[in-house]
Amino acid sequence: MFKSAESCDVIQIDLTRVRRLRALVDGDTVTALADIFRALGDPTRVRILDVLSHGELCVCDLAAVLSLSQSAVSHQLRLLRGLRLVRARRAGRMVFYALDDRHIVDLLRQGRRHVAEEPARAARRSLRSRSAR
Amino acid sequence: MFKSAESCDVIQIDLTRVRRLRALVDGDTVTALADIFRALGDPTRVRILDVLSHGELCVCDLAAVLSLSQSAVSHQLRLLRGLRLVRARRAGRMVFYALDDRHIVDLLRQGRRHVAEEPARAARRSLRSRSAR
DNA sequence: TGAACATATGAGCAGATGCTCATATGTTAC
DNA sequence: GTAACATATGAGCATCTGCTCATATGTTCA
Repeated sequence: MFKSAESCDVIQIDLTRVRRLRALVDGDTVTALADIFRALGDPTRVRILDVLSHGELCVCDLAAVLSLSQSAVSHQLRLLRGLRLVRARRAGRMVFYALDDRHIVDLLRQGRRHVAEEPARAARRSLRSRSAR
Repeated sequence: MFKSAESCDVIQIDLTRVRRLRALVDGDTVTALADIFRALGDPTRVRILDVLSHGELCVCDLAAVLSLSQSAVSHQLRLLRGLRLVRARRAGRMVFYALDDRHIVDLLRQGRRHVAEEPARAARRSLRSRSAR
């Protein structure tokens, strides 16, 4: 069986390699990874997490800081809570939210590094080659 | 002006703090950050990037490895190309894709660390407190 | 040139997402 | 108890997203 039933008629490059790579990524891990990144994949949530990285804040202040409705913030916080990225602490009628994941700050920092470096990369690229469209 | 026009009547905690935090996150940076993370926030793209982190591959093989249609892979690659996360190299009628961002692998690795640690965190949490619902 | 193949892309659709609005829940002070 | 306030949540809606299908583009080979 040198033919494959996949989208293309023939595995072009390396059937062995394809077989090996296929086993690479475990389904649950991928889902979990994508979930975490998707949580960071929204400007509102990035801002929430960024603000919380400077200390806990109640929902009301969070909404004020971000110029968002209380409801919008609350919905987002529920999502982040579900992913255990933030933690809630009740104090009277207020609820204070804080980061609940030391990795998140690192991820944001690393992402920020990438973003900061991006213009430089683009410049290098355009110097190197004119073939980019 | 101790009152605020925001969602809540009064800034509860610390008006100074709210003012300070408000200036924190620059709009463009947040958008760029969210864009990158959103790109990683989909299982298919995580798998694509993971596979490519082991070396370049043509679209056809990529589709075979991931059991996806050629079209689906191509669409996703276009998106990733737009974000400069992957780079295309033509070789005859085939096009080989490779990672074009050294940070991405780091981000994925860090995310993976987080995911791997998550069960342990959940266990600790449930030992510490019964108040979680 | 034309056939075969690899890839790219537009249209369209089903499901996900992020907000608003209304309202429910929980807490404090009276 | 009730009123006032902080937060949570369900419903609804407009937009986004990721796929499929059909087709266009680009390349090789005869």
